[in-house]
Amino acid sequence: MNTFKKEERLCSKKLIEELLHNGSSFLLYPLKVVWLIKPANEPNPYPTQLVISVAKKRFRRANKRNKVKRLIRESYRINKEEHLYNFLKEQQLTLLLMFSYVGKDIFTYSDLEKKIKLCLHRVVKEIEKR
RNA sequence: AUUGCAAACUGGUCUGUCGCUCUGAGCAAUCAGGGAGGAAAGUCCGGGCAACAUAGAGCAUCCUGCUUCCUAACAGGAAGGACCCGAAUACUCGGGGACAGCAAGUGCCACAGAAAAUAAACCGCCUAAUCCUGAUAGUUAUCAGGAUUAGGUAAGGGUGAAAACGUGAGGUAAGAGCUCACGGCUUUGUCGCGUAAUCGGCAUCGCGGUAAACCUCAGGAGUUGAAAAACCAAAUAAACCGGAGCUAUAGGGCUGCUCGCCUAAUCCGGAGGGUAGGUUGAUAGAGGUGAAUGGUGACAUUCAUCCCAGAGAAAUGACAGAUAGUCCCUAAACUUGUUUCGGGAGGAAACAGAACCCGGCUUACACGUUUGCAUUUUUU
RNA sequence: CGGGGUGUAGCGUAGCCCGGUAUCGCGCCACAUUUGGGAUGUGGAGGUCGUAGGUUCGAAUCCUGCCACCCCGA
Repeated sequence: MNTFKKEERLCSKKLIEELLHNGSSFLLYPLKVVWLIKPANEPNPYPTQLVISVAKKRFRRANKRNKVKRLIRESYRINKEEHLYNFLKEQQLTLLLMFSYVGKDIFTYSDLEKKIKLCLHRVVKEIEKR
């Protein structure tokens, strides 16, 4: 189930605005994470919608921005089921999530995967606190 | 052979696992097939396409600027000409690029310098008048020098990026393209070669530079861009406030102005309400590849063959392995620096990611290959 | 995607149209003033005019190509 299809991406402008205005956030270099919980009305195979953002100011060339986005997407795709989805399905929640890359250098895949795992763990912890 | 610089070419192939996107098949699960570039980049030109009236006239504005050709078109390309630079110094070879017109008019040319452009007189040179000094004769004459005034002069002088075209002769009080001869650049006419630019001959006219100064001449450009535009669906407020207009001389019709044309009772602004979904445009084309023919060439024509991304907050990725080119080691062969056998290293790397589509230009670029130039070393 | 603009001393600016000498303020340095500092006064230093070419005798200025930054339309 290591997929990343259209239903898992957050495209609606309204939801993105809601996430940015009301969401909680933390910084875990080189990523800034913004998240917002919403109650699940009906059972959904994809309980999370994700935005990946890389600023043009950090990476002027489009191919570098694409490279970073692909690395984030790949590591999220591999790890989300184990570290995030199981927890959310137990709690009957849906989550809006945003990864914003604020680093100045491009990480290698193995390094970035570790960071993504840490981010997912921390999101779970923060939700448990509430 | 080594190293460096410049230009051109090239910008790997294959397999597995997990994924993304499009197309087709299927009720579905799923299966099959396609999936970035030479610059996709910068957005500097040109065109297609679309709307605005069928895009029409004049002015303004902007662009281009040797000739002929290629092209859908171009500020692009090809061939040629003249000019400049370098090498050679007889022939020639290589490189360069905004190369119409200062002889239409206007402007500008700092500092220095006499003067920077209808010429002008600082020194100098020459003429005349007056005065002074000296010499000779001797009491007003001659000669020499100096001063002042009036005029002539661009030969000589220093300055400067540039000094009124250069050299020689005549001419003159002294001089001057003032005149003549030769020469340089240039205008116009004419003759000859060439499609033409241009080149050569003859006659004629002129002589500082600057048009990437204003400008003149010739040619060209209507404006706005796919967020253009067409259609479907959903929704709302034909209401409210302020201004213009009252059947045309207003306003509006995506244009800087005028004319002309069309429209027709509405138009502009403010505050506010609603919706922000889909389809087409949009991927078979000035298409690619190969061959033949024509042409010096850019290119064109014909035939054959192929279908090769089409997303929409935006796909082509991650991991692992093999392999070509490349390098190293060992052995053998001979043509003595190449080939072959075996083993090893390294191996998706640089610049960079389609957003309506094409043709160019510009810029970026690892490894490797080719060519040219330079450097160092070795052998002959 | 389309359109427009700006790069000048450590900082903020003038000069560019119409070519010749780069200006002003703050800051910096030295001196004077003060017991000392501040303020004030006098003097001084500091510039590849973003970068690479071209036109010109001569370029911050004119022309062309790049680089960086900013703004606007939606």
